[in-house]
Amino acid sequence: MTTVSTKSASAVAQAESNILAALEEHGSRMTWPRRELAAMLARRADAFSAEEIVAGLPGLGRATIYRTLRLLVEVGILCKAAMPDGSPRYSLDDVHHHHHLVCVVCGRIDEFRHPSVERMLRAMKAHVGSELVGHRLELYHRCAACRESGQGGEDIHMHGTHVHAH
Amino acid sequence: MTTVSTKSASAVAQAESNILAALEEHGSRMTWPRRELAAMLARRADAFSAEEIVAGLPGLGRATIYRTLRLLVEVGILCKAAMPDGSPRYSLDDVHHHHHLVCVVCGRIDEFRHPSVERMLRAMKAHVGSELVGHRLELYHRCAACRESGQGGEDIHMHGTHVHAH
DNA sequence: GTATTTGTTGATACTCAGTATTGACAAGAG
DNA sequence: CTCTTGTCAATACTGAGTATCAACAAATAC
Repeated sequence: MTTVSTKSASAVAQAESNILAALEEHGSRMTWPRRELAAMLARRADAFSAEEIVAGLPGLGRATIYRTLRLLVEVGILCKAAMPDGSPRYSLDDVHHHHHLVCVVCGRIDEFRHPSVERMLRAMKAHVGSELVGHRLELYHRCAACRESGQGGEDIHMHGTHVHAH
Repeated sequence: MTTVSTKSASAVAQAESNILAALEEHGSRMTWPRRELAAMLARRADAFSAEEIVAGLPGLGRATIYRTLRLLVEVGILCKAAMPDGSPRYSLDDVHHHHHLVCVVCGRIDEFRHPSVERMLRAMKAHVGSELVGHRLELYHRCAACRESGQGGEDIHMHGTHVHAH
């Protein structure tokens, strides 16, 4: 999996300062490891696993990277989705409150919002007696690029966690 | 976490033979470890982790248990849901094609079907250009029992994976 | 400018949730 | 009864984290 970023230099700079701003706003200290990580994440256009980042920043400790990723998720600048087998993927968060459209071939994660989801959640809220404290929704598909290149005619890794394919 | 099963003896026997029948139907061999595992699972009324089963059946190898759990998921007699932090929980599958209502306090998993979900999926299918190959939906709540006993006023482990709490 | 406090770091070791490998073994078909 | 092939247990490995803790460094207080 080559790291081909399709981001323009300005988009990268923008993303980086967004991350740093979010940390600052949260009251976190600005340290060298965090700046490194911010720069790294800003450069990536795609979704990634924590271990990819660990491997890509050998100067930083594992714990620091996991801690900081969690922090960024809490702060709302990063989001974490699950692949069909349950393994997590991180991606920079553009829109807040959204759901995930995950390509099972290339792992690309798109965010979306759609009224039908909110409608469904309202209906379920009424249906279950108890208070809902959260939800998780992921839709799995083969993205346009992967469909075109004809890859993954079969499901790649649709075994594992509860996923309905119909 | 004490293993208090609220299942009647007949329900246990029923569940056990369901599991064995599903394996047989699938063309799997009937072995002592599988019978042991089936008996174990049938006894449980609640959701469980794979490691709980490993610990509860010291006579069986880890690999065997993981293999057999996966087999049972494939066969459709067992299902696997994710807790808010992403850790998997298994539970016996009663209704086919359903979604999960997970209690964040006690871990209880209920299955449900609701037309609003199907409606939402149809809408999303139309919305995204590409073919949907699967989905994952989990709703997190505090179940009636946990609300009554007043436990978990705060979210217990809502950190981690992408969960919207609002 | 220095002292202090408190957040942060990185090393190490650990847990949990699996998968890969492999030689031994046993279920069930013939 | 034999043979094939599915299944087993042991072992070792990966990925995804968390726990601990001494060393350190940012922001602040003086």
